[in-house]
Amino acid sequence: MKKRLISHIHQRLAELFTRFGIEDYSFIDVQVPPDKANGDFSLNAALKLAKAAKCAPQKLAAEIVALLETEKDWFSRVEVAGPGFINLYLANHVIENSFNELAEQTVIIDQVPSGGEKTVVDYSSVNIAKQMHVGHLRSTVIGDVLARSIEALGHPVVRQNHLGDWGLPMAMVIWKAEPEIAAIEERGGDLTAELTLPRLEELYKSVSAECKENPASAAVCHDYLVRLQQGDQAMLDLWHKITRISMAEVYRIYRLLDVKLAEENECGESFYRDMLADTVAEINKSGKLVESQGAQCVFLDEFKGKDGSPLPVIVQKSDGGFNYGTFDLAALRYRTATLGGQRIIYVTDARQALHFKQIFAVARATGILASPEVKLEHVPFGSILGEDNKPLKTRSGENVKLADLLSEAVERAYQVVNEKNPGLSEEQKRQVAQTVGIGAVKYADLSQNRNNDYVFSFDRMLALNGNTAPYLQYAHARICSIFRRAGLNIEEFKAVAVISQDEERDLMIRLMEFSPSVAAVANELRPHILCNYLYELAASFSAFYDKCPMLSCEDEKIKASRLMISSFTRRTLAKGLELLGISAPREM
RNA sequence: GCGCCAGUAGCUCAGCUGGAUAGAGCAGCAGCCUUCUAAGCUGCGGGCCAGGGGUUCGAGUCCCUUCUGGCGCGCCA
Repeated sequence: MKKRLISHIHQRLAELFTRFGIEDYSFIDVQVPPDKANGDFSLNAALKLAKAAKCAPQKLAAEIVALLETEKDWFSRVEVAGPGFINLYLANHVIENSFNELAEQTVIIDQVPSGGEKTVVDYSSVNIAKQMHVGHLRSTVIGDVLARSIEALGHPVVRQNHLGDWGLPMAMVIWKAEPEIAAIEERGGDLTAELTLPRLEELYKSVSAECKENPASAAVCHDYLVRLQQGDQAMLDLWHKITRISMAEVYRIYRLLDVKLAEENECGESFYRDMLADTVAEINKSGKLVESQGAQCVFLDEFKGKDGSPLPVIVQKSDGGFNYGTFDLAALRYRTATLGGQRIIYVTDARQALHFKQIFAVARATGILASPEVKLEHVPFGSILGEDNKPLKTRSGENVKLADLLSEAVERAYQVVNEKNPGLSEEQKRQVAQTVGIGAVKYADLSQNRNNDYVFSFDRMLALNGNTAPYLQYAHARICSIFRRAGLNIEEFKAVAVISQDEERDLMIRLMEFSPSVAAVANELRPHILCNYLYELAASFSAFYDKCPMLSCEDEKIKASRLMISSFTRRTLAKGLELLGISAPREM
């Protein structure tokens, strides 16, 4: 609606613009005034044009008002306000028509033209033989929402889970896991059940400590690493088994979190192992490869080190091995050349900002991208802190396991459900606790501007009022409840929406802003824009719910209209929550 | 030393390409359930937008600078 409004205004004012010699007037926009008393939209064209027109803003505004106020198809009122704002009051039938048109659509998100752009989203990036901890939460959850949102707009999306599944840590685990695997297999045991991820992590930690103490152990590990890298079949078999054991547990967490990552998205360091030398050779062709202290490096002017000396990006270590930067460069080649990515998005914590800046710059400077047009975007986010404002740890100083965090959230949610809605069956309570607990954790993360660190607090995220998941879920459940009570099928309900009260009008306008807010998430790569939108939508609905009774409404037309508005609110909330990867309960 | 990010109500945070008296939630106070889930709604109080300069019709938003906090800066990822 807003889009059409703007284009209509542009058309209507075209003559005026031409008179002042303005050809590109895309900067003439409408905004929503802070106070509703100042109209549905306002136009600041007069203020912006005043200089070019050599004319007082208020005088110009009066002229624009004269041009627009005859447009009864659109406005009920148009007036000059303040220093030269033009306040636009939409005619109710405009809102009704636009709304009814939208409500008939099967897809309520505007699709991008011509199939969109191929987008690669790199997120979660877990390590093999390590349990997921809080540090993985943000990348996993934010990346998932970005992928879903971009996809929902019609762009083809490829998800990539850049596993840390290669290199010395893997060699260490293989060494110690080898006898355990052999023993289990010998007696015909179930490998995944008996050799758990926590056990693998334990092994890794012990070897890691041992290698620091004992050079002989370190030498053994190095030997394993060499064999692994040379493609020794026995090593690869062990490597594969360990990876599957490890990922089985990761997928359990992904399912809990409702994150859309599967085995087909696994594309870790091991995947690029045979492309590394080739990548370095490709870089060499650009003439930018320089040897420094035995390592192969690329130096770029814009990067300076501590003492102001040039800072290299090391693409091959002095011992001939490759490090993470080379994997990322190889991945960029693959993602642009083979996957055909036109937009590559990396969701990792803010501490890696410099690293990606360097990788992107090296990729562009050495021409290893399939096309210079490719967009490369790092999506940084802050840390999760504990109540003491330091990175969240357990009392013993360990990383908090994601599995523990989630089960505590579900447990606490259960307590709340039990208290608030004791009438539900045990099965339902568990179901709701799951939905609310997990939703709360995800939403607490997503609803925040990702740039900032945030303090993790169960109490706040489960507070159930304010900008939280349960508040949105509650609005959804209430709508479903009305239809249940009325014996109506909420999915199939159809009626014409009309405006009889302000709350209906506000809610209808709000509903039409859903699609633009999804587009904003995809453009700015900021999930909290959608969260804020949904929160305001739920708040608008709650006000509507309070003031506009449905089942007891005597006017059949208004009753049907309200049910229609509610039904569409439910659809929008459910779709929005789906994009956030949070489920919308029909009862809670 | 250089760089990145942040500093908005007592607390946790919004504030779109600069736009009208800076918005929510929590906490505090006061109302609203014989009627659709009160996990809700309505109202009140609460602010030198870290400080200082500048740009202009207009700055929380842009530029410069100072202060405070977090993070990063050659073979870990």
